[in-house]
Amino acid sequence: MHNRIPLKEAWTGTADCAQCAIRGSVLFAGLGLEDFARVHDPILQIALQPGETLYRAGETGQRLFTLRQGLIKLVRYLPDGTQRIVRLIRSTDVTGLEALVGKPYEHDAIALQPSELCCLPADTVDRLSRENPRLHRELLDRWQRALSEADNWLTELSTGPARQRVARLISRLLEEGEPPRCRLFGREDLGAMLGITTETASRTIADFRRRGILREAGPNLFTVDLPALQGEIG
Amino acid sequence: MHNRIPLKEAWTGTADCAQCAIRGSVLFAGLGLEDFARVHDPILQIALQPGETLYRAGETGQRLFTLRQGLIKLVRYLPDGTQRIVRLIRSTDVTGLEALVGKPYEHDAIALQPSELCCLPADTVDRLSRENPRLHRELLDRWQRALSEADNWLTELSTGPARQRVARLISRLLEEGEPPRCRLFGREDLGAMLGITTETASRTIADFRRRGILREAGPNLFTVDLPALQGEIG
DNA sequence: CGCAGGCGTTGCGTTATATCAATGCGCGGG
DNA sequence: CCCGCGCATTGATATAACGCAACGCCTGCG
Repeated sequence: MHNRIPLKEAWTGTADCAQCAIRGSVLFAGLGLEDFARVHDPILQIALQPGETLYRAGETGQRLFTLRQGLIKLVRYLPDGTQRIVRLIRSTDVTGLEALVGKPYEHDAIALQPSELCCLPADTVDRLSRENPRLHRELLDRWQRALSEADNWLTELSTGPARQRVARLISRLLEEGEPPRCRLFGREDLGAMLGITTETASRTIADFRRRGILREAGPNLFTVDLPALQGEIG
Repeated sequence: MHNRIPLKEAWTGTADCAQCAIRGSVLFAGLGLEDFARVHDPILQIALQPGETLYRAGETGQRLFTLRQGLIKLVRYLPDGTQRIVRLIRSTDVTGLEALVGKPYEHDAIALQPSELCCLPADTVDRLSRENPRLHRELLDRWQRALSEADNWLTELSTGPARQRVARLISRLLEEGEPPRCRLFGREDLGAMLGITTETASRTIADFRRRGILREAGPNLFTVDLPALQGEIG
């Protein structure tokens, strides 16, 4: 289903950062043209289909990634094999920061929606960040944001009854517009995000639909009754 | 109880970092004597008793902190007032990194045990990190560690039945030695860490004691039957 | 066209947890 | 010394979530 969405251009190759449409909001926002001139290695671009893996936990990658388009899940595994989704990477987010300090990746990174990424060599970013204070600052800021996001995830999505957790997740995935909409994903992933079972996730969504809080507008695409949703949270 | 433990020296005042006993493991590990010479503002030291607050969420502090001794909880609040402990700060950990990027603190930071901290002005750390690559690297490393710790917290302590969560928490609080011991805290805090109610926390601990996994050796101090504890985890 | 596999849904019995309430213990203050 | 308060514990009951299994729908493939 998802992978029917056509990509506007060939999406694997090298990028021209200076022309990047979202340059203003990404990690390299603080770089000037003269900085880009010093990036000798071309910036690789990657396209992923849902279910495809960007990197795996334990790999010592030498790259970090900026997500231009799509949605990526970061998955962590317990010794007993159960898995937990600990964060979502959304457009303009950075993932794989571990590579900057030479540590192996901490999660499996897997696409939930068709995704486009820029692939930044860690040593290049490291070098640029030494020379360019704005990039350096931007890096710290990104790290802080990831940490803050992790804490939010814990407090909002792993606390309280299933109904509340699902409602909060939907609220965080809302796309602006009239009516407001929300793109969900497989019930198993829902469960892994919220620390509940697949069945409970399914039951809760089904219940929201029966009560009119959600109305199906496509495969895993729902329109949302905002006031009713809010009622489930508070 | 806790606050009867006598401090060996007056513990509020200024520090001599060059003489610091744990200097090798803290943020400033990479600094040389010549760097310390350039720290003009004296490094303040702080002592906290259990229950005392280091900083509050929303405050825009200009300090970060290194914990020398003790235990600090980081608490985050939901709109509805329920609270969740999202991380523990232990000896040699840094907290308040938000101050480095000019953001307000994200949590309430409250002592669980008698604690001693060093108080580092954000602008000093910022300046030093520009001049000293090792400190700069150490900072990134700390940030990464905090993030990794947050993810562990989510996967280990917010997943699975209460019995498992409690067991995993104990296992993470273990002090080496024979027999291995573990210092716990109020049941309410236990619940807030694990996303369970005070009563469930109490029942679980009481159950572990009846079954000999824990044996009380003092106020909230327990000796631990390691193999049995492992059995509870999985 | 039929069939198998993946996924969402639903029913049902079991178990875990929340909730409300009562009790007991230890400590500090009057 | 007694009282009151905070905290842990425990009981009883309600509610929620789990775990297992069945079913249906859709899709892709032979």
